[in-house]
Amino acid sequence: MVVKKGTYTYEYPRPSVTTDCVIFGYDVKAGLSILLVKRGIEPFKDRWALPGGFLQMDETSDECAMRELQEETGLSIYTAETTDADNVDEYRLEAKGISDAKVVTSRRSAFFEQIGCFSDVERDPRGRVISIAYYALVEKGKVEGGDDARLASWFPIDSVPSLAFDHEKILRAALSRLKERIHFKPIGFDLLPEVFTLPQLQALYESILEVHFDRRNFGAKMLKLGILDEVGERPKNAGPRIPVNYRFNKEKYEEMKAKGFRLEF
Amino acid sequence: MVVKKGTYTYEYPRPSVTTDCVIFGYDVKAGLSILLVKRGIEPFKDRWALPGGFLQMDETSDECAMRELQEETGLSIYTAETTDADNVDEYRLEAKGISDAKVVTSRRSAFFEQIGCFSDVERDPRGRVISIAYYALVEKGKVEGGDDARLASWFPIDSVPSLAFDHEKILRAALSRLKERIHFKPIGFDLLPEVFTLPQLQALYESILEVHFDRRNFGAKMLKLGILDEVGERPKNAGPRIPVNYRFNKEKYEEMKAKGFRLEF
DNA sequence: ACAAAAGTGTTAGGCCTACACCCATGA
DNA sequence: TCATGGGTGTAGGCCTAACACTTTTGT
Repeated sequence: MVVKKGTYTYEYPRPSVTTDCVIFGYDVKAGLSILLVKRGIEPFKDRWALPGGFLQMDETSDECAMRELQEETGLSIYTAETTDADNVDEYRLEAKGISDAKVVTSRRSAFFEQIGCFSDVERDPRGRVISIAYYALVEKGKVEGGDDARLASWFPIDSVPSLAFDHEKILRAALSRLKERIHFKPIGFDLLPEVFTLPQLQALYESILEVHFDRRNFGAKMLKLGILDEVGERPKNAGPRIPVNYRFNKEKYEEMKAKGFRLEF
Repeated sequence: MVVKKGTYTYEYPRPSVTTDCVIFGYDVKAGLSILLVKRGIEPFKDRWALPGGFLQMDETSDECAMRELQEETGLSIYTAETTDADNVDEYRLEAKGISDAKVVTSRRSAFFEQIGCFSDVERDPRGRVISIAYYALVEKGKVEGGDDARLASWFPIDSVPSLAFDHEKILRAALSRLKERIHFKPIGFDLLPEVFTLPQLQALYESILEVHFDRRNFGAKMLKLGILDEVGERPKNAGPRIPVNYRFNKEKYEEMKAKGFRLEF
């Protein structure tokens, strides 16, 4: 179906429907960050906003948000299955290479979840527009600025500028959901490079949850879960002392999840 | 704003937007149940469905779902604040009496939360219709059948008939969300009469979570939370041996919640 | 008196938390 | 050699889960 500007007539008024996506990234320097785009047109011209766009008639809201995510991050994505707000509340987007041969990056998936509908009557000055909000966790290193004409930039979560529409409200909801989720799902790994160290992982958790953990306790708990594999390589950014490297073992996690599993902090 | 059938023209096609609400109730005999309405018109005429309706241009999706809930349950409701999918993920609807003098029932609030948007392209045969789904917890005793012309009926959660649209999918999501929430919020009390016994409360938890608890451990844990007040009265359905009665102390709960509080099972 | 349901306490194991010292590296 | 940051183990308290008998009531 092609979106064609034209004349569409209905017996009852209908709202426009958009999706907006809070794209989270993380690195040690900036901490938890989000990807924003600068609006090129009115309303809120030149204000920063969450990436988003209008729902097409032939796509689900999931697909719409994924499309936007793909446009902003430059990642090519294919959908594993459709879920909406189904009980399968986890959504993995596997990257699809332009050609199979070109795909050499190790991990190409992102966590993706619907937050919900934001529908304040006055949230968009253009008229009645409701938005289905999503959040995604991406590996920041793989997404250095969008590749389309729009200006896109990462902002540390504590230095987010004033946002367009009700996007600050959406952001608060996304943060709230992220904090909630990370208690139960090992989604933090989606924000890190495939190989990481325990201190990095701990800093990530501390950045998201805004708390401090004891090094020994954090490490012990993580390793006890049995979902981390030690990796022989060394990280490029060796500190004063070189820490041990780990890799998230998704298979072991899926096994454990099947027989009831809770990850709490 | 009055909804008027007429001619509404837009430059781009727009979906219709509805809300649907999974209304949960509970009693000892039937266990966890939901309120369904029998559709009087096509599509899915004579099939059971979740109560729902179209979003009006002057109301948020929260207000729309509340309006439907009110129509089905006969409860008059006022909104405490608007939340959408905000981080204030809890929503309390306080009943508003026709006149203050008439309000003699003790507890008049219900738990109410948005689940999310369901937007499968083919979910409604009438065309592109997306639905914002909600669930609500009500005291079943106060809602014995809708009072409008539509046929409304309670169904135990394990005897739900085949539903219209994608409502079975929405129901699965609602159950999943309910199970998740009850781990952290004492929302179960919204499903019980104001005065209840520990065995009743335990049966409720067991019905929702589909597990079995040891009586002694369950009681000890509940009482240790300090959010239950012992009450001298007797419940109407006293068993062979008369159990102790309790009342949920919302004030104590709010206090504890403020200083970090987790309710786990 | 018997059946059905409710009340009650203890113990063992696991998990959480708090805490201090040593070692490797780079400056 | 000094500062930085990483690795490591233990002990106490709390929570959890498992477990049986007695009491009350209605039939």
